[in-house]
Amino acid sequence: MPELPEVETTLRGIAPHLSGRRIHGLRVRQRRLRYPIVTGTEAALAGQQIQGLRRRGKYLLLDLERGGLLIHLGMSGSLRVLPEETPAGPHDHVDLCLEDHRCLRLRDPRRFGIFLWTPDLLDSHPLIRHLGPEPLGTGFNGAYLYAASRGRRAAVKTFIMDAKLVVGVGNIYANESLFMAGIHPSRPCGRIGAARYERLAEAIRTVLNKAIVQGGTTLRDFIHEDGSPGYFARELKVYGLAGQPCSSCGDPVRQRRIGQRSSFYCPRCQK
DNA sequence: CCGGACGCCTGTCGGC
DNA sequence: TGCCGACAGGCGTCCG
Repeated sequence: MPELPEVETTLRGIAPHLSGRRIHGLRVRQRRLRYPIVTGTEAALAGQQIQGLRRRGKYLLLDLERGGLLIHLGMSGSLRVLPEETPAGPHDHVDLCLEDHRCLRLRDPRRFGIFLWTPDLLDSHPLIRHLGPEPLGTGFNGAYLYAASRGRRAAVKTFIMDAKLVVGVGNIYANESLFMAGIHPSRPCGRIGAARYERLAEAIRTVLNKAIVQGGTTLRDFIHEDGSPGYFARELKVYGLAGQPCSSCGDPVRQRRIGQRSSFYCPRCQK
């Protein structure tokens, strides 16, 4: 999916079009997403003003007058801002229509995404409450990773992809961060020292920030609110590059499965 | 508590 | 050419 940089890019793209605007209505073409869009969501949203937009991990949060809207892009979701009469494609499941005759349109072929209104505070929602710290915020550093990993045996790649530990790091950026830090993805997380965790925390921040600057990574489905792609795919060092020479040493990049996810690494540069 | 496997969906690609 | 399995950016849930 959309990992943190793609969600952040989406937030920056849509926020100017939505912030302070009033919701005119909701058009739902497909209710069956990760969680069904319950009947009554339309009525709950109609007429509400969007007070502000935020990102928490890979979730987009729209604060409303009553409660809030929680949006997740799953594996294949994207959001566009369009004139509301723009014909919808086969996977355009939801339009959040505004009073200016434009709409926020959710496209999500695989339907792992979430579009959920809650009358309560967004931060206390069960999907949000237990999330770990933001990797680009305070409270995330090498000492935190080191302390949290003591006594655990999971592969470090699985470890940093756990949203209860730190949010926003998905499969692409986990692979890229571990390459930048020179750490083998299958190394048990509890057997990595404090100094290497400092390198890893720094690598995660650097990779995510660079990806945001490039507007995220477009592999297949992800596009910006205006339909344009992100360009970080050009800067990937290992993800999707099995058999290609490592940009650092020239040895072929290797691919294997770790925790049911494809993993890419250089066996010579990552120990 | 932890770690691993599974399922939710559709589209695409490689092999036979 | 067609079919079939594997795989794809996530993550909640279940089980041992």
